[in-house]
Amino acid sequence: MPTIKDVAREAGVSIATVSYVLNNKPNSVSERTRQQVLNAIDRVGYTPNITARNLKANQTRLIGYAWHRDPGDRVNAVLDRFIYCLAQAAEAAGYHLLTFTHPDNAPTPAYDELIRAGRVDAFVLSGTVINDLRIPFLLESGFPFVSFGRSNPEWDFAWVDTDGQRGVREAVEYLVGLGHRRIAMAAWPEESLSGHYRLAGYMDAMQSAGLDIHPDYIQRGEHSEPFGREAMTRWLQLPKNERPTAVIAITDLVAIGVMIEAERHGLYIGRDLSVIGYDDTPLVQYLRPSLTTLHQPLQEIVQALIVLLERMLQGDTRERHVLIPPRLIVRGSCGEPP
Amino acid sequence: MPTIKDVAREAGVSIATVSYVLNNKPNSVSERTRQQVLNAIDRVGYTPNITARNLKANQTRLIGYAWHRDPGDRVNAVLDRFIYCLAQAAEAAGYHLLTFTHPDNAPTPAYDELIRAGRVDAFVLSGTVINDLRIPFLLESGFPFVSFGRSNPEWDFAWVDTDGQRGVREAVEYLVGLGHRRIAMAAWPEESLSGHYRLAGYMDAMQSAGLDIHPDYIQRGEHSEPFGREAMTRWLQLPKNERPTAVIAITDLVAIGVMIEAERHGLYIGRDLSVIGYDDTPLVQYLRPSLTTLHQPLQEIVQALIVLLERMLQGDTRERHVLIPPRLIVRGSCGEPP
DNA sequence: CTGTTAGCGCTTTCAC
DNA sequence: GTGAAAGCGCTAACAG
Repeated sequence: MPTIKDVAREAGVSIATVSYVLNNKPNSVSERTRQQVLNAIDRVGYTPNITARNLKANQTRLIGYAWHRDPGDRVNAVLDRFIYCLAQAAEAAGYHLLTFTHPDNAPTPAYDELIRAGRVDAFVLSGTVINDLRIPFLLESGFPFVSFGRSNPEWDFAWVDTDGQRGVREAVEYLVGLGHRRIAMAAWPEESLSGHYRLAGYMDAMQSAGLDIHPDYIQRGEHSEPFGREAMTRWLQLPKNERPTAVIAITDLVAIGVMIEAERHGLYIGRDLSVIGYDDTPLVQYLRPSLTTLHQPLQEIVQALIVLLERMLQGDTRERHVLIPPRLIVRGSCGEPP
Repeated sequence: MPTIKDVAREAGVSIATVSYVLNNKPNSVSERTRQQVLNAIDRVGYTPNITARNLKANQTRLIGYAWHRDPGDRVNAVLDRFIYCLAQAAEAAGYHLLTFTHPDNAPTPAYDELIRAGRVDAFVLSGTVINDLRIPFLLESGFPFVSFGRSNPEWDFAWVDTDGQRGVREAVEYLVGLGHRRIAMAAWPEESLSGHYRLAGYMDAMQSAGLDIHPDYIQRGEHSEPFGREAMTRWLQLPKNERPTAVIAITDLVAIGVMIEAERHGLYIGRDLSVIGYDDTPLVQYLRPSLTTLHQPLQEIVQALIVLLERMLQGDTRERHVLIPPRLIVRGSCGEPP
């Protein structure tokens, strides 16, 4: 690989001049020389070595991102799409993603090592939970990071999140608008943060609409298809005039379980039972009926993350929280109540 | 961040000595000094700066990996798991993954830029196709890379692949062993390479078993659930005594389509129709009946890739092709023919 | 405008 | 055994 010296020799100038041209230093080099240098660069096929630049600038233009794998083989279509979008947005801003892994129970050492070695300039977190070990660690280390997802409210850090509360509220309002009054929700366990917000949106909307929340209407379980089936099983055990006519599922996968179980009992989705999912997972538009769901605008989310990150790296410490509302994608799985 | 100078000062030695200790240079520093240095490192909390090391060594310990997104929202569960395994294996070997993206129609500029800037030491390719533009480009540039997946036979490059031919052959043999004689395959379009190998395995095994291949038994389409349904629709149009009693699908997603369509027509999977998928996609074990499928041992694959890569970076140019047989995971979707 | 030079943090040759 | 010093490729302060 040619270096700046080769270019300098080729152009008959000093390496400093080449550097000036490369970095577009204003009024520091004559147009004539500039052209000579540019030509030389072209001739020798030169691209500045990024490692040398980084050493000088004390940066890496690398953003660390730790894979967040769900335990077992549970799918996490959102994060898989998230990281792809993130990679694109990072590149547009002149960064690259450095991905790494860590044991589930001890994430911090991996972060620590990357920081100490100067491997990355910042981190992007995802899959944050309540009492996430990484956050106090990073806050204490003073190392820049932004997070896709909130955590403990007492921790002051930069995050972007989808406004699950608002999303679910709008979903319920949509169902109410269709005439539903008995609306149930398949929710996450209490300790889940996103689960908490989404459920709060459900409560809000039900209350505002003056609707009863039957104690059995809220079922809790994990991000899996069997949980959806279980929840539906419960609801099917209610007396017919108490049974929900519509269901909000905490994720599409759970919605699928709900639909399967309902269909197994002869209910026709979209007519006898309306179902709304969450995530707009790939393929759910191919279900029959296709699934109405809440779409997380990942492009906007990663955009916001990168903006926060760039600000942070420049020491700008303005408003650091961004809530982005999900979009309700209306498809065929909802209709008027029977 | 403390530097080697801080350590040297703290330990009362020269930076050279610190470096010797760091790099375990044998018989170049007395045990006593060694301990002093080690203590000093500990006290100041020093970790060598990786950018400086890299500049000196003219390397990055970074491996470039380009996201391979399927067009549209088609799922590619295998590659999503592949990259995670790859990240782990790379780390175990002292590398990190640098991920990047590129437009579908023009991949090479992104590769070129990373090479020229000295951003990475090597690439790992995946999702290779026939006439893959990246391969001649990288071969010509002389830059190290290994590939998960084969391409044009006339190109001599290092690859690891699953032996789809052998996998499907064994799947057919398994079905034959159960007593099936009318076995169909939902295959990929002719231009697909992996598709070609898998289909070849089907042909091999059918021939060896002396079984007829009804012209309609081979249906071709893409990696999607609708294609599976279409294929099954065709087979259901055959006279009953010509209809396949077993189906091999090119991917699990296609297998799902086959199963859905068959069930829609009152067939009971595992009894009236046996189905085998490919990939062991997350969740297919939860289908009812659970799906018999060919599992790609990703751990072994990435292991082999990293070994090839390390060899290559050391200039070792031994055997560079590894074929790894998939494993047939027997579940509930197959039974004796009706 | 252009060139000389110091220095980013590290490794390694060469003296002692 | 240990240290001085050169140098990896680049940027930028400073001198001219």
